[in-house]
Amino acid sequence: MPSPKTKDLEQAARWFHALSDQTRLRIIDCLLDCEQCVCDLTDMLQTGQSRLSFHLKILKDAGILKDRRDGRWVYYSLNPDTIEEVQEYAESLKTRSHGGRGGSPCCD
Amino acid sequence: MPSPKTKDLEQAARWFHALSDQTRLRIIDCLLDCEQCVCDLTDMLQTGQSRLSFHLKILKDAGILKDRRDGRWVYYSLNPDTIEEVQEYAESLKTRSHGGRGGSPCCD
DNA sequence: GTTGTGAATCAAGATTTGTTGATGCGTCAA
DNA sequence: TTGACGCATCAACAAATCTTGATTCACAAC
Repeated sequence: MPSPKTKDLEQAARWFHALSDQTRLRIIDCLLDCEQCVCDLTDMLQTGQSRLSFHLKILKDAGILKDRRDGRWVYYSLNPDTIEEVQEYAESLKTRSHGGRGGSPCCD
Repeated sequence: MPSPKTKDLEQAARWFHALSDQTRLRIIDCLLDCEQCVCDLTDMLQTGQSRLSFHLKILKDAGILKDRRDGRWVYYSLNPDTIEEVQEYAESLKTRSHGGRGGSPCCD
C-alpha cells in the first residue's frame, strides 16, 4: 500500500486548512444548494464584508470554491471536483485504517 | 435539508484543523497500518521529540488518535470512529452539493 | 534509593492567521 | 462624467500556531 506523496499531503493539508474554520464551514453550508453573491452571504452570515472576502479567498485558493462575475456582483459556488477529492481522501483514510483495526500491535 | 448545528461545525472545524498540517498527516500515514510508539515515530518522521509530542497532542485532542501506555512507552493509534465521522462529514458535503450541481443559479 | 530512558510540558521567540476599518478598483445608472 | 454600489485589497493590530531547547515527569533497571 503506497504512502501518499509529499505533494498529495501538501494538497490535502491545504484543503483541510481551508475547512478548519467555522466561518468557512458556514460559507460552504450556504453554498450547498446554490451559488450566492457576496452581499447575500454577508446577510446570511451576519458578518463584515472584508472579513467574508478574506475567507472566500482562502476557500477559493484551496480550490473549494469557484467564482463568477456578473456585472457588479460576484457569485461564489462550490467546486464539486475538489469536494469529491476531499471526500476521497477521507475515504481512503477510513479504508486503509480499517486494515489496521485500531489498536492492533505493531507490525513493522 | 437541515443545516448542521453550530456544535457540529465546531466539531468539524476541530477535526479539519487537526488535519490541516503536513506533519500531522504524515503521522496519520504512519499509523494507518498499526500503532506506533513515539520513539518509532521520531525515527520514521525524522523530527524532534517535542515537536512530535506537540502534534500528537493536537491529533489526540481532536479525537483522531488514541494513546496507550505500556511501561515506559506510549503507543499511538488511529481512532477509527473519528476517522469515520470525518469521512461521513465529507461525504455529506459531496452528496448535498451535488443537489445544487455546481454553478446553478440562485434559488433562495 | 539512584540512574537512565521515553515522553509530556514549559518558556521564548518567530511565523501565521484572523479581525477591523480604510482605501482602491470595476461596473452600472443617471 | 459623476456618483453609488459591490467587492477586493491593504494596513495595523490581536491572537493563535509552530518550533526549539530546557525542564519535568513516569517508569523500569540496577
